[in-house]
Amino acid sequence: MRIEHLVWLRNDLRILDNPALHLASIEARALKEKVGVIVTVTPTQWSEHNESDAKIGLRAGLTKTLVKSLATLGIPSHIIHVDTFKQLPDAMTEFCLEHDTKHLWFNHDLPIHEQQRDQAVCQKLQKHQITTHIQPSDRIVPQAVFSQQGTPFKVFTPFFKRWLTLLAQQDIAPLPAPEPQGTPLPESALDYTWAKTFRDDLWPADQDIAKQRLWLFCHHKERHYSEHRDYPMQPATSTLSPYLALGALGPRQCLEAIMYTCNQEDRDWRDSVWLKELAWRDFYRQLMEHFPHLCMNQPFKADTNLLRWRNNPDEFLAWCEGRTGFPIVDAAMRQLKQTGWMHNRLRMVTASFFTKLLFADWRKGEAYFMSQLIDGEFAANNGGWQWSASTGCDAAPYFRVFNPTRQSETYDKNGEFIKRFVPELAHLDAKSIHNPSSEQRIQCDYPEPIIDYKPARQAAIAAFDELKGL
DNA sequence: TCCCACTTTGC
DNA sequence: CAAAGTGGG
Repeated sequence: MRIEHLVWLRNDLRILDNPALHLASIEARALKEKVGVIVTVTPTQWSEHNESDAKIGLRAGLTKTLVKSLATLGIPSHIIHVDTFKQLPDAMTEFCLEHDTKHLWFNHDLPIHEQQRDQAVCQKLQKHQITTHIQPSDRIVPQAVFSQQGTPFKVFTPFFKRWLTLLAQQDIAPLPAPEPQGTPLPESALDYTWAKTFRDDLWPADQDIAKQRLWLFCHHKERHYSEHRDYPMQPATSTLSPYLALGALGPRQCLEAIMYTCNQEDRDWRDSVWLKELAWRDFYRQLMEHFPHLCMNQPFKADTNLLRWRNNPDEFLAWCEGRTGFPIVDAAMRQLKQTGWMHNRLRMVTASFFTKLLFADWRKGEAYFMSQLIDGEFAANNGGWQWSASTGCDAAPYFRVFNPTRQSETYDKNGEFIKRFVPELAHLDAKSIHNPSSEQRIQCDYPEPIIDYKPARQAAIAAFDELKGL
């Protein structure tokens, strides 16, 4: 079968608001040619990138439902299964030659290995007179957001202001699904042997369900988001991040839902705190685009390379496994391990604990998060870790060390979240659960704190202070 | 997207 | 004397 226009889907596993898919189908229609979709599977590469089983599992599931939806539109799908990005230029070329492909369409992907992959594939295809069409990056504002001086913003707030201005000036309607191309296709047998198990009870692998969740969230919860979002027991956050990371939902679909809801409720959509979170996503993505050393294991602030991280291996393991002796930290780390997801407030608490109190290299924490998160996304994860470690731009000032016990008392007042994930503490009262006495710890078979908060905090601040003197 | 030490207030 | 407020890191 001929596929003159091949759409290569990667982290954009959706039919709606997909620029590459949309434009390819328009072009094919105009030329009376055919569109097809290809998905590439690179397990060895993914494991080098610390992709979690949960995310790979969700990717497989989303691919499956996407393939079905495309088939009803008469658009055929294929899966190429290799080990690493290196093998893709040959594999893609072979596929294109087999299917008389003349054009390859895809949406821009950010991290450096992905960019090198795309360049290598394009170069090889161009040798065979196959044209490549790259669409802009998956952001709400895809174009460059620059300051008056024409430089990228390094601080979020001015970035956000400019971002809102640009947003007001452009057409933000999400792109429609491609038009049907002939009659529906029969189900084809594709290779899903690479799929992994994950909590599909929490995140159904279906872009239509993701879209429903988006609208339900906007309708019922968006208005109260800023008030409740910091409390991990409240079902107040969108929990859409896994779908955004894999592109089953596009950020502009989210914007559309926010605008619609705010309009209905007579609110100004520019004040939406959830929209601000989506702007952070854009912010970290544009940072990575303009400062590529962020993809190369480097901190934004170069002088922080001089910090002597303690990197104690026993402490690292205790943190990963949720047995640090700090109940809120352990509950959070167990939530991550068990569900593939962690509440955002707790990501800040556990990352601050890791980088400041354990004084462990933020890159090790970043990698571990990536290996567990179902919503792991390079730019946001890196940005968040560098924010916590105070090595990033517009990062938390280094002296702002989270006190895990205080955070616990403030955001999990009655210890309900702790009780859910650290059941050995379930019978403790609301006061002592945040920091049980030694006797209580023995009774519960729960460890003593692996670190002494006060001196650890002081040591971390002192280490950063020393940098200033150099 | 904070913490802490210190001061002031209010009973 | 505890709660609430303040300023500096």
